[in-house]
Amino acid sequence: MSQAETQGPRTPRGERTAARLRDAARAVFADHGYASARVEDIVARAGVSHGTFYTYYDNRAAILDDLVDEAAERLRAVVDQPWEGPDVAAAIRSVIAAFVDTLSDEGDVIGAWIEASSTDEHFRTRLRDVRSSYTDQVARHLAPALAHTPHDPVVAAGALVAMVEGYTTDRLAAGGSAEREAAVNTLAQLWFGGLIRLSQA
Amino acid sequence: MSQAETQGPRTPRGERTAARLRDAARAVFADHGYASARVEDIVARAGVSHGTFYTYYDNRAAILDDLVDEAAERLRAVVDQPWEGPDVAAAIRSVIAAFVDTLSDEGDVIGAWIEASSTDEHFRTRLRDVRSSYTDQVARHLAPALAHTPHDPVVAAGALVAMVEGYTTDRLAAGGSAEREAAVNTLAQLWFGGLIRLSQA
Amino acid sequence: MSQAETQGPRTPRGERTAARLRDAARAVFADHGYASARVEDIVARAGVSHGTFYTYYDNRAAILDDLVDEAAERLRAVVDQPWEGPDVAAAIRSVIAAFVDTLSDEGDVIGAWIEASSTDEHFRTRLRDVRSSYTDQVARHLAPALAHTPHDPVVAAGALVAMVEGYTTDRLAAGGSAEREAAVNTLAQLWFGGLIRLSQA
Amino acid sequence: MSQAETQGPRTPRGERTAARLRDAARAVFADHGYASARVEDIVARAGVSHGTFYTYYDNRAAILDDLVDEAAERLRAVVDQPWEGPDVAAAIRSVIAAFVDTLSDEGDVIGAWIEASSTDEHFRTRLRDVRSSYTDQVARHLAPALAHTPHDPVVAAGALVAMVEGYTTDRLAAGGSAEREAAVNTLAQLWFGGLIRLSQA
DNA sequence: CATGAATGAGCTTTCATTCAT
DNA sequence: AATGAATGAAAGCTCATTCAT
Repeated sequence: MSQAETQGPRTPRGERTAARLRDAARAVFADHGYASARVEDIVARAGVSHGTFYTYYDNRAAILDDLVDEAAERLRAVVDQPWEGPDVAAAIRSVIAAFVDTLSDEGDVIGAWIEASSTDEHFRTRLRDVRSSYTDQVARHLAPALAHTPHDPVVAAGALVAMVEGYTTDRLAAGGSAEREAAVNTLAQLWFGGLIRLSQA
Repeated sequence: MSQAETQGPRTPRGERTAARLRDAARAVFADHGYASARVEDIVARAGVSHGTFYTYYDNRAAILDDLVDEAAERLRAVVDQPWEGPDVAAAIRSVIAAFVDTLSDEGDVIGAWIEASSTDEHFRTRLRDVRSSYTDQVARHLAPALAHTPHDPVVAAGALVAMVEGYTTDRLAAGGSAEREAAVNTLAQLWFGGLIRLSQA
Repeated sequence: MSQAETQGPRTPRGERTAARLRDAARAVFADHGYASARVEDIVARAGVSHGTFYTYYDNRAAILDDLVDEAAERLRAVVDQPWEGPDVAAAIRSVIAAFVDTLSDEGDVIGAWIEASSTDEHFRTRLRDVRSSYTDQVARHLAPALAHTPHDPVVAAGALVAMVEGYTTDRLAAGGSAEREAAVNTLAQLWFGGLIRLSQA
Repeated sequence: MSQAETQGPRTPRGERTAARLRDAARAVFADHGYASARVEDIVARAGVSHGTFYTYYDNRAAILDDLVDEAAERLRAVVDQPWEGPDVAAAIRSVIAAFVDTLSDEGDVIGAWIEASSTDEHFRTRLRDVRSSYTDQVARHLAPALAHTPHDPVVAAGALVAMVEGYTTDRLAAGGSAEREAAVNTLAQLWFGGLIRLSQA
């Protein structure tokens, strides 16, 4: 999708410019969303000319794609971290906390990504892929406990992940760290309590 | 936002045309999302001319607004239905089932609505209002059980609602009724189990 | 090539506008050539807005294509007219005169066409097709006389046609009808004399 | 038009770079024509950077101008060669052969030149000048034979030159040397036969 | 009511050319 | 000499909206 003819930057100066463009794009997507973000907004914010944008990116989608790379990488890292430990509840809480933090950090990019996915097949596919990759990972952790129940680990994992994702993205948008602390606790307890219930049925 | 100058249809024939436009808009939003939906796509699908659209709606946002009215009404109705009863688990399950059904039915409109909300203040406000209206309703039901715990009923309600909403919208998109049955069961158990846990801490 | 999504005009008014655009395009191509002709030049000359152009044509190539249709049709008609008659020299002269007239009339379009063919495969193909279609027709008339000579009728036809085409297009550009009269006479004699010579070798 | 400020290359290395650019330009003009040839295409093919182009040429037109210098020089040389001799037919054939060869060799440049002439006054003038220079030269050779006929030597020369030019440029494009041999013979006979005819009328 | 032609602002993208290194 | 980053002036094209019929 991204660089068709466009070459990446070849000098440190170029790399700096590209980074400025990415930062600007992130800010613009946060302000206007993806669909309404104009290349002109991005270059104005980055303080470069219109043409410079196209030196580094083929179009608006290409720069979002670069930002999505980074967000996807961070999300994957969260779920790949170790879960096990003597205290299962503490482990769950720790993963949820990391997930909430990453979703908050990358919230602007993820919002643009989701928005783009409703129009652009490429982003739709990437979203589906990333989501199922971490949902599947969670499902693998859940599987043993749900082995003898009617509950599908993939459904359970999807629901629990959706809870954290949805709460963070849509409800937690603006809020201090105290609020975040409390939310993580509640989410962790809901997750844990839900799992206990599932494993008993 | 909607009908500013444009008068609603005055004749049965007019009402039929307006309905055809709404149906077409719903289908087009489903296919392309809101941002990429062109008025031309809608009129082509409705089989009317370009100008006719503006006989009934002031602009593209106005027709989405009409569709959103309907979806919001149905969502509100779901949470307004009675929760109490001898069997709390069954009551929860029933509300979740109704919520899942409505979200599925109105998925296309809700998707467009969410998309529009990232750009358009009006839809952002409506989304926040509707969401907090049913989240608050749920929170009121949860409050007694959480009275002596550190958990905020609004946070808990937000998380549980996000779970159902996110799972239905993003994961359940395509699937048969068997899948839906199972999902509703799992969601209900997670919800119930989570609440038990919260009320104990 | 032409209308992809663009619908043709559906009303007399629309047809008039499309015709105005074609006339304007013809004039603009004459002034600036094809490569430098801007859609803006065309619409300014036609007295319509920018958007109107795209109501009728997908792009600059599409309107040239329409003009080429007409020119190609006229050229084909010239060579399809009867050649035989009691006086061969008079018949040749008559065809050459018609060819010169048509090439002069359509000179602007043909110039744009040739120019476009150096860049655009579509116009290159059309040019080759039209040229070989009338060269082949001429070759068929020449064949009997060259049957027992080493000369290929297609080569001879190509050369004679090139003479008329090249002389008219590149040399006769500006000139009165007296000049044209004399030129046609000279061309006809060259053609006739050349053929006599070929048929003897 | 060409080197306004830009100084020509001063070192052997510079000369090699300029030559590489000219070769690349010739190839790019052959592939895309003049209007669509981008400086970037040329430098990419020459294996130098974008900026280097402007070390040697002021702009895109300047490099074509250099190539045109060479082609014009060669064309002039063809018609300046001696025509007279005991065998007029053989002399004509020899000049035509040389003309065909040169036009074939320089076909790509001439194509770009003609294309540029439809937009750029400078190239239009050069084309007219070169063409009339060799047409006039041919006309001088024809004049004695046409002295007492109604035929204008300039018209006759223009037609005969157009025949060779047009046939070579547009029809002979791709073809082996056998084909070229035959074509030259036919062209020479047409030319010769045409002249005999003219001188008799 | 309905039609479809017309408008024009808005945004994207390209590319010749300049300039700092 | 050479490099490649940066510029910015063009165009091209789209599409919501208005208007004459």
